[in-house]
Amino acid sequence: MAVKDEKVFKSEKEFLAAYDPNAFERLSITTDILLLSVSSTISDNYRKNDKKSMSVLLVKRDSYPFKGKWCLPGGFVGYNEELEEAPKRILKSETNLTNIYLEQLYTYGNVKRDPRMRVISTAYMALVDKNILKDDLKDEAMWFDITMLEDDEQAIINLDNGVINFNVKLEKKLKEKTTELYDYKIVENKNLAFDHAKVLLNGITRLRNKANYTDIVFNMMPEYFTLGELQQVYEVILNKKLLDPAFRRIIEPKVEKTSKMRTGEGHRPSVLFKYKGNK
Amino acid sequence: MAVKDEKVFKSEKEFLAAYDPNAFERLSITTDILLLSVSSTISDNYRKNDKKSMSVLLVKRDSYPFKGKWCLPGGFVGYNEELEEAPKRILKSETNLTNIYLEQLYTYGNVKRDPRMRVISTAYMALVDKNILKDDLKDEAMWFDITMLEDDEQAIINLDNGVINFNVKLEKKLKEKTTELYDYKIVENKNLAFDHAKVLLNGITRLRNKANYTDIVFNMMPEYFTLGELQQVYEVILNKKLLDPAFRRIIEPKVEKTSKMRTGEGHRPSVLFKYKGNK
DNA sequence: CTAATAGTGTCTATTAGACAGTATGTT
DNA sequence: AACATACTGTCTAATAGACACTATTAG
Repeated sequence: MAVKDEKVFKSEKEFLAAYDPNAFERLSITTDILLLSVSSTISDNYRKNDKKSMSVLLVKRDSYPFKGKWCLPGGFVGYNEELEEAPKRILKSETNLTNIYLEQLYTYGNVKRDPRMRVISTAYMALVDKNILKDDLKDEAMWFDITMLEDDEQAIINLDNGVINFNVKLEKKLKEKTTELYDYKIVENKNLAFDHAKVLLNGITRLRNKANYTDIVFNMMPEYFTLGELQQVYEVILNKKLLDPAFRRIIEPKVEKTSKMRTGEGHRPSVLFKYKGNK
Repeated sequence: MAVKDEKVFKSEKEFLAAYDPNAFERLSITTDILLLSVSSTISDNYRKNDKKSMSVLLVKRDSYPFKGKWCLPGGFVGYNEELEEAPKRILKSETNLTNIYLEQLYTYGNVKRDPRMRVISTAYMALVDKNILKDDLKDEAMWFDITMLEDDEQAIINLDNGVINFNVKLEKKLKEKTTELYDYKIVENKNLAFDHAKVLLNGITRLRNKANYTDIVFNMMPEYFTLGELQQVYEVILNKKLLDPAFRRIIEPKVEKTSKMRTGEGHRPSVLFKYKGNK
């Protein structure tokens, strides 16, 4: 143990004074941030609405290991820094954003996940309405559009930033009695550093699931939005078409009609809504 | 950075050879295991079925800090140990069990959560059918029955091992834009060490949610069980009465009827079922 | 026979899915 | 007028909730 012959200490205070924190081999902890948003591609037809897609912020590594590859923004957690403060700090330095939705995703701890040394990383998922960013991204950070094809055996994630386009392929292995239902194995990945493909897959899955039973999606919306836009975001996240009347029935109690309208789109104007909150 | 003037390295291999893992201040990582099960209290009336309740395995601390208090089994993660192997190793040493359901719960990283030093802990939830344990618990480990009362503002967890009985009270604070819906603050806790009350609350909540949309509950069942027993376990986890016909309709595709019966209970015998698996 | 649980039939209420229709702006 | 989307009415299918009933054992 870290202190010899514990029983001689008469109080916790006395014990702590004698405690040697170097008695156990320590390791490094980092955090990675999966910042997701929804981006719009302006249609060439003035009448048509914009196409939406999910997007993720990736940073190009300028040093070893994985030099030249893309990765999630991240960094070391300070010895005196709250675990949750680290992703907030990194997000601020990378995007200049504060007070955005942040949720702990999963802690990745494979011994060999970082070739430098033993590193355990707690990944966070952050959601944002991309349009509040005024393009003040630092470094080599860029938004990539995400398309994910998934079946019972594998998932293929396509990432596209307008210049580079690449696929990441992960195989699903059914797990027995341990941890989650599936274990993912990265089988094809030329451009994503570390195990960040797994983080991406887990995050998208989490967001998709939570979209069904929470109001998480509103964190990716601007203050005012049309129900059509909101439906499009849900469709992109859930990766399926929704029926208008059903969607409006379900979403109606969560939103508040405003007197504002969106006009000038070459078709019937739509009412702008606000998020009302649960219940 | 950890290596001076990175750009001079011509390859990743060369870079790694020069990397100094002590350049960043390191910290300790531990794991805590929330081992949950369901226990039965034999009724004094021979006709009546046993009362069931959820239970958790706690260990009495025999050293500082929190000497004399109860805590979840746990320990340090080795430098060369896979993150998921640590809880498995500790579970085996504590209960002699292997191959039981294990799921990562959450990573707790408050700077002051351990008075000795900075420790980040990844908590795992493990589920087991208590009856396969032949009372070969190590140390001062004991099962405590759990009763949880929860409303919009607080949660009160009662823990009872037949000898000691105590309450833990947590207040809910609504979080804005950050992390999960609620943040919990332990406001009353005389007997549970560290922040383990939070782990307990998060784990019970996770199990309750997952009981509704996964087959997680079967990890707490023996190989053969009656539908009445299964329903009781669901009722204990969900903390509400279920209607027989509805329960049977929903559970029917997941279970397989056997030719075995349970008799001698002072009432109509019941058919024993097995878990069939999903779909 | 009685107490107690096992197990089923069926009605009703609620929710989800589908389709077709009407409404209203811009060019 | 034509296009494109906004928005609504209503039928139907699927699911969940409720209640009442029958079945079967040990003592």
